Amino acid sequence: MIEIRRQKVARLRELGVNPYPYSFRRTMNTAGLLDGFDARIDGDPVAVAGRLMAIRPMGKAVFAHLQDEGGRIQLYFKKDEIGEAAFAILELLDLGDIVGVVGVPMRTRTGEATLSVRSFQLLCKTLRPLPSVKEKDGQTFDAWEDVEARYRRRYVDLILHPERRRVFEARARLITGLRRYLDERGFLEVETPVLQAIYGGAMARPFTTHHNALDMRLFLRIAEELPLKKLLVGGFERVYEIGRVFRNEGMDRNHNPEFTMLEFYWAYADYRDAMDLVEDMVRAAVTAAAGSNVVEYNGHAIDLGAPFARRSMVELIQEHTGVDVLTAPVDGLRALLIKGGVTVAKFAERGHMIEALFDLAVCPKLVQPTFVTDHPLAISPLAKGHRDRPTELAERFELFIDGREFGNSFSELNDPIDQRRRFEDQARLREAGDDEAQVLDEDFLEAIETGMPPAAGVGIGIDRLAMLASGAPSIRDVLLFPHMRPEEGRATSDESGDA
RNA sequence: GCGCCGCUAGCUCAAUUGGCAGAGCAACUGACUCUUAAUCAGUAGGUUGAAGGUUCGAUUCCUUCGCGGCGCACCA
Repeated sequence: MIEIRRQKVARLRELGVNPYPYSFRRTMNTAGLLDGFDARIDGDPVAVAGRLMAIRPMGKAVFAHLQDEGGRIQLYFKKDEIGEAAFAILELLDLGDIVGVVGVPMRTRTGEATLSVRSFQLLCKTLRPLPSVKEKDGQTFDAWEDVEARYRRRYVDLILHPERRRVFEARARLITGLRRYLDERGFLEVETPVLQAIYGGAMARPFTTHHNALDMRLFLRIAEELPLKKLLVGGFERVYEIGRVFRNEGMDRNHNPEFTMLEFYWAYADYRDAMDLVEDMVRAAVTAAAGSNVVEYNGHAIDLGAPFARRSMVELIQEHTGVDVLTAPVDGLRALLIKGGVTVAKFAERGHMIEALFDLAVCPKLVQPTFVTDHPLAISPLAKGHRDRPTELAERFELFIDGREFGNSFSELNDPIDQRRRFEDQARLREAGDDEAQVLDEDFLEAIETGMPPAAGVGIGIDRLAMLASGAPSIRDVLLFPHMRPEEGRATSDESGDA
């Protein structure tokens, strides 16, 4: 089939037609044309451009549909009107070709808004056919719904399903909303390294890569946290970064190996201040993206307009299981988890078990926006101890919606001696087999030793917010090019690819 | 990583207990100057995801592998 198209390209060139010209001046798009269409009928010719999505030849006349970013319009080509030579070129066009047309607005006998074509120009000859999808009266025939192909060939998905674009527009509005919100409050957007000699700032396994000139292993960042805190040391008081982070873990409808995270750091504030800000910011940004502060998600009406619940983790677990996790014997917690079908790692301490118990018994029930506060200190190595229970709990919160985490925040630990001790605890866990434990970062400690103001820090997963704002059930629906395994037999770059 | 399900023409899907791989659309040729899932006549299109096995014979049964979906685990 591609061979036939190649031959058409050759024939077009023989006819003196450049199948790939440089530009086309259009006077409007289809949306603009259709707006007040009847006033334009039989008026001045207009020029539009787009992709041919339907062609209905009728002998010496051809009807077609042209699709651009704004929508579709029917085209009517008449041999008498465009001439013999142009009609011959028209007959070499295929579904999917991109053309520019000049025509006069008219309505057909059945009333459809149509452009009566006076002249047209081929703007791009396509070699590869589009799936043929037809529709009538809002009913679609042979819809292109292969999910795998949809993600691998997103461009085809976008051509065939222009409405899919709305999700990505909502995502863009969300990010713009977050950015505007922080900018208006004096936060400065910065960019910090993605390639790092040492990774940190979150509990996760990293991707590794290699720097040839330095002949050293590098990691792709798993969080933005540590460099941003160095900026607090340097005197920036309100900074944020919206960027890609990478975690070498499983993929599913909530996880992609690379995802977008917003982190902000706010000097002289604590996690309670951050909670107020996050609540207001998330409400504003999702409302901007979704057009409402109540969003339908996973069968629930999520109300972002109402005040977000604020509950401590310990209190929630007590409420759902009757167990006081701070006083219950560790063996009892372990037994409870095993009974719940959770595999408990050998190195697990009370803190890990509290978190696991929370994930098991409480997390799925948090449908409406809820700030879960005051996590175990042991699982929060970068957070300050809680002012009321400094040896057991951290000043930390996570935002949960529909049973999933959307954000994480703490009163940032700025006591360098305590921070070093926490890193050493993490190192011990790593020895014991916890490969997500954080690595001691001497550079970072040196910065903290130089003095970091008290501050609140927040991390928010943008992709999940985008899912919430657009009603998308899978993270792949809010990523234009979600990560996929390469197709069999399709080449991947080899490791010696130094340029 | 584990479990279940799927993979047939460019697209959407058929194929009886294991018995000649088919249809619609798209494509190609021809007819048709207000059609709209245009219509009509004709043509071509396939290593049935890959490899192996059982069998006279495999799209169908078995094994392994690849890719995907869903669920679980890990995590955001």
